Amino acid sequence: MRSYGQYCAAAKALDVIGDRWTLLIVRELLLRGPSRYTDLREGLPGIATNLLADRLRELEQEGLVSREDAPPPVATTLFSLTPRGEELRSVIEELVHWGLPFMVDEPEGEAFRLHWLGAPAELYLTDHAPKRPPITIELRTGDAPMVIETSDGVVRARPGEAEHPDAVVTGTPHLLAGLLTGMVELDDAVARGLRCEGDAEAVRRVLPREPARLHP
Amino acid sequence: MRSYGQYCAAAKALDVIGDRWTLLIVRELLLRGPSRYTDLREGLPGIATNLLADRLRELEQEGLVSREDAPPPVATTLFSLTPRGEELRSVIEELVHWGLPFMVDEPEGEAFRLHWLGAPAELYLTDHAPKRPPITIELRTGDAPMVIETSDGVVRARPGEAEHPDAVVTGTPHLLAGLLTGMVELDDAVARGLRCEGDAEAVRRVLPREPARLHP
DNA sequence: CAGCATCCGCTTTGATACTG
DNA sequence: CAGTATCAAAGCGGATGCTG
Repeated sequence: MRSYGQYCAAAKALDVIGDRWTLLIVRELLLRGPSRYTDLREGLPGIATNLLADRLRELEQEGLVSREDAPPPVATTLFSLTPRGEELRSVIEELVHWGLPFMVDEPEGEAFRLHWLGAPAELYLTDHAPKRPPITIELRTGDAPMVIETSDGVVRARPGEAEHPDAVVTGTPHLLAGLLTGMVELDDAVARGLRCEGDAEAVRRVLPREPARLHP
Repeated sequence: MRSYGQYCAAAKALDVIGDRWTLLIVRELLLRGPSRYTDLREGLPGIATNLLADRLRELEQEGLVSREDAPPPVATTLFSLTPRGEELRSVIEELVHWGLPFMVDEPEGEAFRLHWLGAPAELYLTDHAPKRPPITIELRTGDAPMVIETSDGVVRARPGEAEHPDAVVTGTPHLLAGLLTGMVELDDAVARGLRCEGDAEAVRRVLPREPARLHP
């Protein structure tokens, strides 16, 4: 990207991460952890493959991403965030927070990947009973599943499936988004077609007690 | 801007504010308050005038900026942020915070406007004696001056000059940036060429007690 | 002068095809 | 799997011109 040429912290930040697709690549790496090129592409529907390659190279040069060849069993290249790249988490969080109102409209013809909801999940869910044994919830849409877990009172989200989930929640992207941000209550969501199998109380234990304020 | 077409809060946010220059225009409006077209251009060195016009129109359509014709004494158009636009403050703050390490290098051939330091100032300065009478500090570089004021223990920054400042601090952009972020102590800065006229204790009262952590 | 609109060359992006 | 290569389309930068 062409530099703004301004001695200003915001402009300098945008010099590095202001390019199209760059922050979404960071989002992927934040949500997925170390990832293969193909998985990144899968999580970035719409990106041209040459652009992904370009951006990864730039991010590597800026010291935000590192590339390592995984050892034999996997034998592939893994891209991951450096500590400096990890520091972009709060930028992404603010972006997600600001962009939340746009999730109120039902998606029309938009791409969706379930693990994208990991960002709002970690932002808005809290363990309301941190001293009780940890719980695991699996979310499903039809897409690859994702898991929400508590540990030490902290709620973590990751792509993948759970071994022995306390609950399995299945629904449309819109319903799941509404649920995780507290904009829709569990009962309402179920009434509108959400399926919640297993321990509903485990789900309630982490759901927001009031809707994510649209805005602080 | 072309939409990413992803049902994800971050992507949707970037659909709106991800265009080149857009966030810097928001920065200007946050730091200056309601502004004339010409003042915005002055604060955005490097922008092409047609782009500024385009972006302002887009921002208006998205409901982040409003345009009003100021009454006779001024008789010009004023652009300001709507509440929804104001909500981007935290996004800019995180961007400034993340971009701060880039300010450590002395600027070379980069444009500078003193009021840009208003963002780090409000982020890192605090009134360490909120119960004592409020103070006013004027900053100067050669550029248009800016003012840092305390009121109710909150530190505010704005472009302009002060009526009866408790102190006037003059120095290079690099020195002032170092000072406001706590990366350089007042004494060191003075030793390196900063001029501090008036009540140095007033300045110390708001300066960070420890350097802005590069990163939390 | 403030607030744009137009034109034009250059750069970036997007879509698709192809390769070690 | 992890990319290059190619080429058209869109976006941007810079200059300049117009209008109230």
